[in-house]
Amino acid sequence: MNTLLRGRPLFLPRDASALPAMDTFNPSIGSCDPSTSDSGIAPGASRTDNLHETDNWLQAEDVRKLLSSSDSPITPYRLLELLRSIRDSSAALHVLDWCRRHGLEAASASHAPFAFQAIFELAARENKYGNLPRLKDLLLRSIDHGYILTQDSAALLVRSFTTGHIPSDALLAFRSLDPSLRCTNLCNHVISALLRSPDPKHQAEALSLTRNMLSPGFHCLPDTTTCSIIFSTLLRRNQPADDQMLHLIVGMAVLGCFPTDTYQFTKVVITLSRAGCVDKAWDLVHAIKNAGGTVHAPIWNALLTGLSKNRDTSRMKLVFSEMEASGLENVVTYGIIINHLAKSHNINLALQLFDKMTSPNSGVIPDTVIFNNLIDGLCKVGRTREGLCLLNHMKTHHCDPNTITFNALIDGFCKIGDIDTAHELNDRMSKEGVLPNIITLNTLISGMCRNGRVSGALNFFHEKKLTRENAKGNAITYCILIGAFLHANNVSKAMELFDEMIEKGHFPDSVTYFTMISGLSMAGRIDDARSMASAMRRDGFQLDTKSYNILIAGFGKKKKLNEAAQLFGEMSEAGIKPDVVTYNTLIDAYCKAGDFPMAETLLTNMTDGNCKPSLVTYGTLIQGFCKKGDHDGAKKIFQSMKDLHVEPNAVIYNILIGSFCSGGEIGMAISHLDQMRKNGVSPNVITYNTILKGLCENNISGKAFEVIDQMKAERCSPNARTVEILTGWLPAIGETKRLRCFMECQNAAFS
DNA sequence: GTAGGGTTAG
Repeated sequence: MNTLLRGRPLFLPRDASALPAMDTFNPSIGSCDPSTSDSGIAPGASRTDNLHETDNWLQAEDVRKLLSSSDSPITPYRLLELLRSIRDSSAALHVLDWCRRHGLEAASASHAPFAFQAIFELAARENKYGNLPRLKDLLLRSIDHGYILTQDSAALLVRSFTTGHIPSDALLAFRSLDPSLRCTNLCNHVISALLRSPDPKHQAEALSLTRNMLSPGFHCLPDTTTCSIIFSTLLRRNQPADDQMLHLIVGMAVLGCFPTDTYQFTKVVITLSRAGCVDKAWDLVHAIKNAGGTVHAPIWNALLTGLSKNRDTSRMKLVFSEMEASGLENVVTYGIIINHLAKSHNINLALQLFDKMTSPNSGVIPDTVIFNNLIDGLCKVGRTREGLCLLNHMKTHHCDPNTITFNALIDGFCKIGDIDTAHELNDRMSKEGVLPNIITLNTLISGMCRNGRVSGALNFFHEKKLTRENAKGNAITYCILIGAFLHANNVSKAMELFDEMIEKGHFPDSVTYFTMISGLSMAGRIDDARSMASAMRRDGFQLDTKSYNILIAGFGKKKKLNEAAQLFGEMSEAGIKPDVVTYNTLIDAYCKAGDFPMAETLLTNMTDGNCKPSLVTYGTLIQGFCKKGDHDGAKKIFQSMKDLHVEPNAVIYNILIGSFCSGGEIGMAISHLDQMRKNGVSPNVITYNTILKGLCENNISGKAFEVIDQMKAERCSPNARTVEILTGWLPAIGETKRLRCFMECQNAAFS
């Protein structure tokens, strides 16, 4: 219910406070207390209804007669009542003008606002939603006369203009009211109307008004409605990360006004997180908590989901501690964190959390989802047997495995190449009354394909298709098989399956098209690939930048530069912007083909196309020049990096060092090793391998021993290549002991 | 919460 102005006294001129005892023109005068008015915004309504029912309307002429013949002075209230009893607002306005002309005290500038209120009321009732043009006209007249609106007039006008979706007029009415007479509810109405307007000026006005409510000493304090208006506005937005609004919400919280609708608050946190603004969601939740507001579990859980998407494990830990401190953590909380840890290869931490959750004093009971996440996490890191143990453990926790549980395990066993166990699980699920679904089928087929059992997979599919009604396969089933046959270079079988797929009514999607195009391209079937690409476009799909990059890289590796260039041209035709990877891939291909002018042209193009060259770009070019033996060309690029203040990384130094080593310039190689250290770039295992190989080839053992010591001192772990270089060199120069010492240190480093 | 394609320098 609209509680605007509820319980507030009418704004009466002082001398009108003594009401006439009798009013012959208005039988309902006794019920004029505005606090009994239902609408709360338009007192006087019931009275006029009454008049209307009894058809007791007066003509303007009658009123004029009554006024001129009255013995007693006309009080402002009496004038208001008389004007109210005229059906038509313009007739009432004429009467008021007449009163002014005749010097009636009740129509003087100080009392006229009260009479005007009656006329506003009449205009507001002139049709279903109020005669808005008339109300606007009356408001302008009132302003012209220099009248101050009564509180009730302002409330009525604001209500009429907001329901009529004219926020600018609602604002005009609001501004015409003396600031000391404004109240929270009226502010809320205006703010809400302005925020619904698409006009940015209205939005700014609303925010400024809300800010006013927060300023010290302002008598209209924000309430939960104000708070709710800002929240729902944020939710209506496509882009919810409005700093000004979030700031206002925090400001309200500081004044002790908190969001009361948990659902709405949760929704804002979710929307902010999805828009990539988890930091803002974090700040909002914490500001409200710190101001003393209650933050319920769903809000924290929404924040946890956002943090998980951002892979922010450390802040997830903080949220969990905060929730624990208030005893708010529930099974969803555990579910989000366990899922996050399991997916980010922290399965041990996930298991620890599971232990905590299932400890006697936890009070939270695991459900099937928790088990599924843990089992999937274990399977994804190859600990499939442990996953199976967990399945057998579910019963003790009164949880039943479902299709997802079995699918995760079947996938796990497929990934470790144990197809037989995967099939056993498939049989077991039927026995335990858990229905296999299309994902179970596809997982098994994919597993068989990956393990080289492509025709077995196809047979399995055909067999299941016949025996099980729900195993007809879908686009993904076909896509898996098509990809497998293409991978096995059986293009005709892949094409056959593609046709069968369409014949069975499964339409290819973007992944299937990509699989076909990529497979056909790599098999050298360029024309087939091209017609597949046209079919794809016809169906409304487009290759994205990543897909183009993959195809271009494939052609590059096959030294088919024309095809790669053609795809690059196709991208711009299709309006797909090449990214840094596209350029790097092409530059690499042209460098490897020895076409340096083209590589440098591409470097220019990318800068012109607003694509900033990356370290990979410079590395590719430097590597290209080095391979060609063009050290000047390499130096030129290296210098241009420095000119652009792009700091070289270890890979760039490694390329240069490697090039100097193979050119026999071991001194230059060593000096670049020193230079990289000086520039704060740590040498890595590849740097050391490169230097050691160079020193070995030039038989400079003294320096090599020094380098080995540096490597140890910097705690740089050697790899198989290091061992290969040193075992092929040190024993031959009588340094077996040094090699043994190095190997022992290496083993110690791994333990 | 589960299935298909997966790009760039040493």
